[in-house]
Amino acid sequence: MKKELPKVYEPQEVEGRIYEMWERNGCFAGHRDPDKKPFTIVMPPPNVTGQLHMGHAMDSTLQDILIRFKRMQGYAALWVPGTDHAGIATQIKVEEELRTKEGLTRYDLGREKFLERVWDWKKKYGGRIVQQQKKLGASCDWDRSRFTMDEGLSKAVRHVFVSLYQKGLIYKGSRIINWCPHCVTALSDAEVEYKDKPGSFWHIRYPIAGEEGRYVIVATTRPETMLGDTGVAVNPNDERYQDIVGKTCILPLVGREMPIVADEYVDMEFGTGCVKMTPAHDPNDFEVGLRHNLDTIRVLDDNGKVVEGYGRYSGMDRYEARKAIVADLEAQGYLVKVEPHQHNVGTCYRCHSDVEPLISAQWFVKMAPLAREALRVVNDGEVKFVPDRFSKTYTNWMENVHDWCISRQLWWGHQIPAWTCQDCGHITVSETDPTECEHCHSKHIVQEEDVLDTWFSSALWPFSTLGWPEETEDLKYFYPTDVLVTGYDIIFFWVARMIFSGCEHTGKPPFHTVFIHGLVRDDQGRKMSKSLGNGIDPLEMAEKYGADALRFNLVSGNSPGNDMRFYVEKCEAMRNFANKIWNASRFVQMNLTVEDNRLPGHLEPEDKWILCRLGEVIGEVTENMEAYELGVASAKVYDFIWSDFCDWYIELTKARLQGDDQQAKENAQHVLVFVLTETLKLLHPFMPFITEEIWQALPHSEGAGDYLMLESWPTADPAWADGEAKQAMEAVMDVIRAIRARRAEMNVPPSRKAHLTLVTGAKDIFSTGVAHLKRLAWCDDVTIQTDDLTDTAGMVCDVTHMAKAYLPLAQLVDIAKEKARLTKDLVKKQGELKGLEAKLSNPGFLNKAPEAVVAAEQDRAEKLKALIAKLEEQLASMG
RNA sequence: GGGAGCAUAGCUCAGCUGGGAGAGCACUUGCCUUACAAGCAAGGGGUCACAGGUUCGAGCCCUGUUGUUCCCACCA
Repeated sequence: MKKELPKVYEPQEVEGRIYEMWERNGCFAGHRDPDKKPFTIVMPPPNVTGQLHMGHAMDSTLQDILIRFKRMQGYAALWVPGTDHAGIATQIKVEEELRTKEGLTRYDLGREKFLERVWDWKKKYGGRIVQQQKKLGASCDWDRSRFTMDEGLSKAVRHVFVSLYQKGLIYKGSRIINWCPHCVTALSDAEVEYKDKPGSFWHIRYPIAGEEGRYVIVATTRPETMLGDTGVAVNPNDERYQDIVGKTCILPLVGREMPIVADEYVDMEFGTGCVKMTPAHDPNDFEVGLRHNLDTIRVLDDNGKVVEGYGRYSGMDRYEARKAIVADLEAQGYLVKVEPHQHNVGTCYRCHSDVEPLISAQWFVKMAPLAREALRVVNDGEVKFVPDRFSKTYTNWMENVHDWCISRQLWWGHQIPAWTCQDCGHITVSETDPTECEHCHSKHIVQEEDVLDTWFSSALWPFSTLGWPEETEDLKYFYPTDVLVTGYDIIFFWVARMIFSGCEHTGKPPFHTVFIHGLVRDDQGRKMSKSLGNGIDPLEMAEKYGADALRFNLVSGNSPGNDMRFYVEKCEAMRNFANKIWNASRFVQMNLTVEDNRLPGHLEPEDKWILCRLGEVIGEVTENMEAYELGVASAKVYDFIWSDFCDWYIELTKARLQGDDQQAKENAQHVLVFVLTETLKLLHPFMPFITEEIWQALPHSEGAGDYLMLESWPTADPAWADGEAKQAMEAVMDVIRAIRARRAEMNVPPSRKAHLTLVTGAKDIFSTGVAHLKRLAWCDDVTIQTDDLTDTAGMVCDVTHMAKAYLPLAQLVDIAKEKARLTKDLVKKQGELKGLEAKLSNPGFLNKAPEAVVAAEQDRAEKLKALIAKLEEQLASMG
């Protein structure tokens, strides 16, 4: 006998030890194996300075379940971990620390010194999230851990940049972009979140030039931008304004004379039908401005303050300026009215400041040519989304995608590999740092200050982590990867960009399946967030209830693509489940004298039943796992373990285990160990620690390895699929249940044995079932009578027969209660029969329903009739 | 404005290709029955949002309505 399992399962004691054992023995390594098929997942890299939150925990759990499942199925499974440099997020963090601890800004330090600080920070905290992932049992190949700013990955970034530039797919241009005045950088469209905010709608008079007393009224939600107005637009079909098109008007407060133009863009119905044009600070106005040659005058600087040259407004913050301008307009009689107005405002996805659209020179990726292939692979099914509806989200976005602004005015990130010649102005783009201008050979070249969008490097993650652009063996073997697991919130940021990048640079989509999950919310359905303080720390949960319980909670609540609510109580329930398995295993182990787990030659009905169920569960769970229905799969394993194995099978074996027949004893042990072992395998992807710990203490069959996590996924033996045995056993269980119910109803405690006369045709079955009846239904003196009413197979034992069987019990209680119950039962059954007969006399049903269904229903009707007759007879006999 | 999801027990949600309404938690009752009180047994509780339709048969398929959540676009 192997070592004894302690009485209560203590995850804290087990998990670290088990993980260390796996890691030390190289269980996580993804080896190239020509005899195996690869199965690869690349982990969405979390922020290097981040802390593991519940979203990560779910993401990582789902991936770990998949990878452990595939590993056991015999794939060469590789899960590549890593971290992301997370440009803005990380830089902000370090800047904050710098400010609070030393009162310095990054400018005080200068670029080089500041970057040193960030690298220090990375060194200090970069391993934190990795340690946290390990605590949850993540079976990543840690030796292949990558960081988006590693040398190799940076090389890939440069390679891609140069390649796209040479293909003309990257360009630099002055465009209207989204600017975050707080983060002081450009943002891509995807990085802007729109939120409804209450605001005002100001109606302002703009005098028409040269026509004293005449004016147009424009309506705006952003009066401060009027400083940059260079025109007024009306709809060409708007009869109200026909005569003023082509004239000019005077910009109040500034005095600028500017044209009134006609453009289809203007909605006649909205506001006054008259729109002020601020091409430098509004994307639509910018477009109109282009069509009508309006000037673009930028009036807000990078920090969102009014630029020089606007008197007292200069230097004011945009909100201050708004107040001042409105006040002045009102004082000077230009303000007509103010209306409250709900307004959809773009905000920065990092700091949630209002985004300021402005014109700026930035680098862009031309999306149209890249989108074509990215759309095709999804439309042709080369890349599938789970659930499928997200492919629509994806294609919608991809069809309407704008060019991607990739430059960021940050220091932390991949500096753009472009050098501008101070002499001739030519831009040299190169993978290696050039020493001179490629055009005029001048040495006076200066590299772009800006860095690339973080997502630019993340987009290459599935292949850059495998060594690309080198043609490595890993790349050849593991790429394209298989499944990408991520939340729906980063489909645009990341998934879409990986797909077009993979297609463009490797000629293949980077994975064939995108498995989308939802957000983990709090128990009230709110997003977990720092500001609300409603976040639940996954590590705390893992510490308290065990990583297995946390994982099981996260997966059992997961239905693909849908958010889930996190309940601490559910962790508790899952902890209880872990303990249940633990104790079931203890039971098996403490009754164990055999040292292998082969199935015995002779099987009792209950053995056949549990094997039949095991086979079913193996089949269903495998199917569910392959269809990414992990929540369903986990529920089936849970039910099997608790309801079938523990509640019934273990109880059913006790008669043999505690009996005198040595052979029967050993047989029961064999089946117990066998079923438990197979079940542990099914459960392992979900609860890796406890299953491994138990497995280690059990005897193994020949050919078993050293670790459960490397064992083969179970397969069902067709011989187990004994439907007859299963049905028979279920009949026995039904009888036991029925007797228990009767006893409970009559308040007969288990300590009081009952006399039972069982009337059934299933004599052969019940001769084996008698021991169970005695044990599980606390009945002594079980007498079996045959009764012609039951069918020949004798598989189904109607509860009516039990009623007769309980007569000795019934005498213990008040007869009226018994009668009431029987009457209730009778009425119910009669109703059921009526409905059934209607169905059976329905010609449509008889003609069209499958024969088996009809037969089953007829069978049911017959049984019901017999049952009703019995009930009636009993009621009559009771007077 | 466009698109998507959701509506099933008191709560949170399963219910996969249409064929006798489920789980966990909560609740009631009885049990420390030699694996487990983090447990066992029994039980109460549901017009499957509403209205039509298809079908022999609908929680499931179709149409519409209502409520709700989310994504995208956006009228200054």
